[in-house]
Amino acid sequence: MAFWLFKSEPSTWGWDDQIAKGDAGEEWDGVRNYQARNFMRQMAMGDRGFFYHSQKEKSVVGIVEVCAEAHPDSTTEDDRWDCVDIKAVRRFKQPVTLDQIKADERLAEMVLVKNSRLSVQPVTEAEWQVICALGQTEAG
DNA sequence: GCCAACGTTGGC
DNA sequence: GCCAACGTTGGC
Repeated sequence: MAFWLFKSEPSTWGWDDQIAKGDAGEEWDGVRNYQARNFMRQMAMGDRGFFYHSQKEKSVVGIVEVCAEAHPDSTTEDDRWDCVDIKAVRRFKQPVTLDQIKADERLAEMVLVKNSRLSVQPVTEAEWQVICALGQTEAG
């Protein structure tokens, strides 16, 4: 199983919207970046991801699970763009802020720190464990 | 609200 | 195939 991070502006699509979709999940559509798309193509059913709120909040707020592998993005006719579906798994007891992540030397190599603009990113298992611990939330 | 960083587009 | 111009993102 692999680990990922999905970034969204909460005003466009936030954690509460994701929760509202329940176990049916929702397309992670609208990605128009090849790197991000390629990561989504690598995802498998059951992979876990962090849900990150960009802009004002700048925090990891919860855990999601990939519930459909890459398929054409329904929001465009352009067949270059694929996306996966994700569903909410659990909310962090304590959101983990970008400041916390930057302050933690164990997280210094995170893509979130190194390439803040990439909206879908891989996360290592070590980073996964650290952030779940900071979020006071079970990693599994 | 600004600006730096980065990705994409299009002209050559 | 290169590179300048442009648009977008996201942190500050």
